[in-house]
Amino acid sequence: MPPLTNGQGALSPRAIPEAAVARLAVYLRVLSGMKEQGITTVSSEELSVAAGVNSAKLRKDLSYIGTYGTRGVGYEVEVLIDQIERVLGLTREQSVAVVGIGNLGHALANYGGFPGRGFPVTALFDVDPDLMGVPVGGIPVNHIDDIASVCAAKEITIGVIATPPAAAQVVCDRLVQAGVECILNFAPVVLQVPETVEVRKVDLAVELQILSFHQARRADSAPSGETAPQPRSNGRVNGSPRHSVENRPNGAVVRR
Amino acid sequence: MPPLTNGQGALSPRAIPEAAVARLAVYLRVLSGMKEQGITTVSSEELSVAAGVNSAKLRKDLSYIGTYGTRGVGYEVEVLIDQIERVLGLTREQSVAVVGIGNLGHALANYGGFPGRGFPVTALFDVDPDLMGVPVGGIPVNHIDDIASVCAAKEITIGVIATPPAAAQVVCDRLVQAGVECILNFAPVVLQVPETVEVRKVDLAVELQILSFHQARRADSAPSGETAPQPRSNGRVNGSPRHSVENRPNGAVVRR
DNA sequence: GCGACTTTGTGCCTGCGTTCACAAGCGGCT
DNA sequence: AGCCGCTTGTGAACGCAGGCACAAAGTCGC
Repeated sequence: MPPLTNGQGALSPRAIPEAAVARLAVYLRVLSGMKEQGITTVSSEELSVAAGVNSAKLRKDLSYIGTYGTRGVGYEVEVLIDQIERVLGLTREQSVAVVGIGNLGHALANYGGFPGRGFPVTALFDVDPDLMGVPVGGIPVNHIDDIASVCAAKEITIGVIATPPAAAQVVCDRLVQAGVECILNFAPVVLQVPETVEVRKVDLAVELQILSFHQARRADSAPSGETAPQPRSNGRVNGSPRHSVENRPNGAVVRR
Repeated sequence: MPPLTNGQGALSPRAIPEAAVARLAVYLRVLSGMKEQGITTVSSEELSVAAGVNSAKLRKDLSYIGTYGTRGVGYEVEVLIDQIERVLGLTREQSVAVVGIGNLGHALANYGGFPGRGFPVTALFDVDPDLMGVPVGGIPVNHIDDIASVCAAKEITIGVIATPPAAAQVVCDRLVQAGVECILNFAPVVLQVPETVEVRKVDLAVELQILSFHQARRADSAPSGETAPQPRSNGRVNGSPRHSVENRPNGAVVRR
């Protein structure tokens, strides 16, 4: 591979693949759990099992952020935590605003400290006048018309859209105008944003439909009893007792 | 590539890539919206713009489910809807159970009819005795110990885990024992399941951390004013009025 | 102090997913 | 009836991500 001219300029950190970033977040959580248990050192094998990935992949992911392992020993849990937090930008806290205080908005507002802290929800918005002032999860609800001033005052960097679909694009536009460049969208809508803005979406219906697809597949390939709730012999037929775990496309783990 | 021996047997439908399945769900939603607007025919270009993807990718995705387009014309909206629903297994309704009736559980229980229907939440579970019997979103809450019998009676095919992290694995095991083979996990935990079970996870913290990562990146590459809330000239400087839209890794769309 | 063992970091290969580009096919216009 | 233009469907190229396997490097025991 030639010296990696990643377009970005020259001194850009390293260009970490998106997929690796997502996994780093998972590693971070697992590591936090280990730290609480008093574990100070971990090998790539152990960590990979706990995170449900291949150990080679894990090592490659970690190599993107630097060289912090000790050969023959493993990684120091705290060092890894610090470094991943650094790369993910968790050193400076990001303030989160939630727009749309329905059921989901409530849930998000009460989420409070996330595991491993770092994302305080500090502003809530809605259009319903009845909600104004009433604090939800300790945070007062503001009217969406005040979004610009409130976001500026509270230095909001992440906006969460939890509105009905019809309102999502308008809300998104307002967030962008207020200077928010990171948006997490729960509304089942394809948002249009300027290219400076980063959007991630969480789409419940899509997730369920994907599950439905696999369910249908299963039903097709084994057309016998359908929902017949067999007592589940469940096998646990342990053929090869080597690695008790195997990777899954989605990061879940197969228990054998 | 040899004639594609996909292990699955022989008569398996086609082997649709996972990524394509996720997009099909999005197309379905967009198409439903179009149908409501009275649109009967759509070209791959139009649909791809609405769905925020490349038109070639859209056509390839659709080609996985069959050949339903008319060259020189486009696709018939209704036909496409029917076919995508068929492939995603939405013809037979899937009953959903939600476990963990906290804030998120409430939100999910009230989600009710999803856009394009198909996923009725018909059972709720929790450990808290105070919740028993009290209906949430019209559905009574059952104790988690009754999970097997209730799931069997209501023919639950999809289980949603909305519990605290510590309880997630136990709940998952119980769902699996009850015969549920599709699980949507909101708890920040890597679940272990038998290989017959399909798990998808929605991880709020990970999503936020990915956004944080990009935010950090941005701040690094442009180290001037930081959160300085510039009034945002925001341009909307529409230089080239050709395609007003461009693809984004995440399915969001860039407005120019 | 040295050797053997353990574990990291990574080069290379393989496979999947995305994109391009074009031939095939269909409708409408003349 | 024949031609023209539009749109689909897909073969082929490309690039990225995943996984294997091994050399490098460090520790522990003797």
